[in-house]
Amino acid sequence: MKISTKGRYALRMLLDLAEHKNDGFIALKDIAARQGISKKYLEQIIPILNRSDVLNANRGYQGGYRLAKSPDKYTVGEILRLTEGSIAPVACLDHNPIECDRSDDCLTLPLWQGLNKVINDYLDSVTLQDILDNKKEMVAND
Amino acid sequence: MKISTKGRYALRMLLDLAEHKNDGFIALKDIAARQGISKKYLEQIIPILNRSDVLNANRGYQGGYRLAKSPDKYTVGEILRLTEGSIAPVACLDHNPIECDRSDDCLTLPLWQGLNKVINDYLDSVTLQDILDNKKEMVAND
DNA sequence: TATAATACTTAGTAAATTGGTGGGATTTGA
DNA sequence: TCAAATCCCACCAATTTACTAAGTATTATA
Repeated sequence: MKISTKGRYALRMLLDLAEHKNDGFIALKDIAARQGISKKYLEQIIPILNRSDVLNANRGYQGGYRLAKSPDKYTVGEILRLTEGSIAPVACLDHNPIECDRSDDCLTLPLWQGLNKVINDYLDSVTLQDILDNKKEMVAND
Repeated sequence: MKISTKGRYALRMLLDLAEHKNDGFIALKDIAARQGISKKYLEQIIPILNRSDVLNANRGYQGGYRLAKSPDKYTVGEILRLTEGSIAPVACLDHNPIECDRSDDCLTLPLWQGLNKVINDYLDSVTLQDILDNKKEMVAND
């Protein structure tokens, strides 16, 4: 049940861009250096976000990336759904679900649907700005 | 972010035992046949549960397994934590956390702690009996 | 007491996934 | 034109996943 580096790095990359949102286009080299992540690997993650209008890119000299919207307009849920492919805890709840001949009388399906819902509800309730603000509400009280 | 077959099969195995809790010791062969799971693979999952007094075993002729407690005494959370090793969404929240030299100023740590909490809270709120009863409350209302 | 059914143990393994690296082509401001 | 940057495609090693194989140990029953 782990979030992969793809999702985690994407999040850190966008948070880095959010922290430097007034500095124009930010080169991947700088993000990689600040975050201690391989630039080559980030190059692989970027296109996923770029295709979905999450960020703007400028090629060539002095090029780089910047957020397409303000940080409070991104939820963690949408970022992770893009980069992880699916965050559903079982394959039968993926966007393109795998066939399951047992689904008709699957005792555990409601359990997974419930789990899927609490996960997505939580991740959709947190924005990039919330993380930057270190919002206390992010961790529910005991 | 997937629950592995280990956890899912363990759950189905225990649910099968719960449904036949008045039939004495149940042979793995029968569970495997009913659930359509390789008996050989289940043999690998069983010891994890056996070690933790989740179920009782009888060896030899007419042997098999039965639940150690009544189905309402098992939460899905404890079963998955046993079989999955850890259900934490990031390695730094595992029971034996990996070292992370960035934890001091990790912006995303509160996010993962919050996610970890909603996942565990939900899974600890559902018992085997709830699943057998097909409790509607398992899936939160919109 | 022999037998057959069962749990238990250890090892191996093919396929998929993860987490990258390498080499270059393309674009663009200076 | 040059250098800095994005973009693109292929490759790869290690790990994990989901099993399978082959046997040993135990025990009720005939």
